[in-house]
Amino acid sequence: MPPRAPEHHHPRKRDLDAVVEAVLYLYTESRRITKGLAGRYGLTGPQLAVLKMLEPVGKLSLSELSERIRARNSTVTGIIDRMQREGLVERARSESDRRVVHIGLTDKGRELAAGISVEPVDIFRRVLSELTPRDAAELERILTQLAHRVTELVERA
Amino acid sequence: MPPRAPEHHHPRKRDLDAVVEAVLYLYTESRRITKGLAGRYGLTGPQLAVLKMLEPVGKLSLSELSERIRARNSTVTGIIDRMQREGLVERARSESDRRVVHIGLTDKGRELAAGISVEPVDIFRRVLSELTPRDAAELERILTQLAHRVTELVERA
DNA sequence: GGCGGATGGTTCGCATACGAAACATCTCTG
DNA sequence: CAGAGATGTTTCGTATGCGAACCATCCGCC
Repeated sequence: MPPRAPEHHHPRKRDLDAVVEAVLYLYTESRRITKGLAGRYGLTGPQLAVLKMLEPVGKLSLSELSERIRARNSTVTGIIDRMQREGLVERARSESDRRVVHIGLTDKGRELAAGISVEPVDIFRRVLSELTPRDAAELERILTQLAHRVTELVERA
Repeated sequence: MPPRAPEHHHPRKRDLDAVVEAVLYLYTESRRITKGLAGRYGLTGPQLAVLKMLEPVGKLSLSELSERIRARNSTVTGIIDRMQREGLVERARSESDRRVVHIGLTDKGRELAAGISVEPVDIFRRVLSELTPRDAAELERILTQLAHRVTELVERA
């Protein structure tokens, strides 16, 4: 018989709900804020994310982009379509691997990116930076632990 | 000259990024899991959320629903349209306020809901419940603090 | 060299998701 | 009680976001 999970006092349901609430709130609010910021430049949230992601490195393959913004290729194809339509990015087939498409900023895209000072998750990060180092470390430790545990459960299933 | 913000030791950027990473990961993963569970019953994530939200209370106005699932009325209208098409819910004008639409479960919807044992955020909650009470309390305290701070910043702007 | 499977992108159909505008109804104020 | 503004819902247009199917290309292996 497999050993049972160690028995310990479970935290109260109220605490758990508060945590779920807070994560949901932080996530949706940060998305809302990013969207608002992007809107001032005629962009959407994901488009701003792509722009700022390309700015330092010049170009990325579509797959690299979708991995970084946590979306599927089929989603990113559409986002790039619209940004290309606006003349912000351009597509170029890779020479070494003809399947790969490199996405790069146009001059217009580079200019626009340079004019926007804030990163997409900036407000989120700003608030986090106001925590004491001890709290930040605690938060990091506990959340990372949670993430690992979720991964375990997912992979088992 | 306005007073400067109080100086304190900022947590390292690496910690912050890890926290942002973890929150994003937890959120997207919990959504993915919910979606998978819902799919086994021919539902989508939000539809399962609505079903389970209506189950204990019987009926809610469309606005109450959209507040609880953190979406706009125009979004929820569509979700309810599709659930109504499937015969899971029904609309009824309120007698006391003719503007209000009450959304209630049909027999079919109630049966389906009863057959699904897990709440939408259940996996999330399950992993949280494995934390020590101390860690859970810490997490709750820090995240709640973050949420309040975000609210402050948002309301000022 | 060639074939079978893996990988990178696109297309398609559908379900969110949002804001703006339209519409009905309610409520407050005078 | 009439008009003005607020509130609840829907409609519309557009942008994600996903999985499945598809095509082109690459890679491993015989």
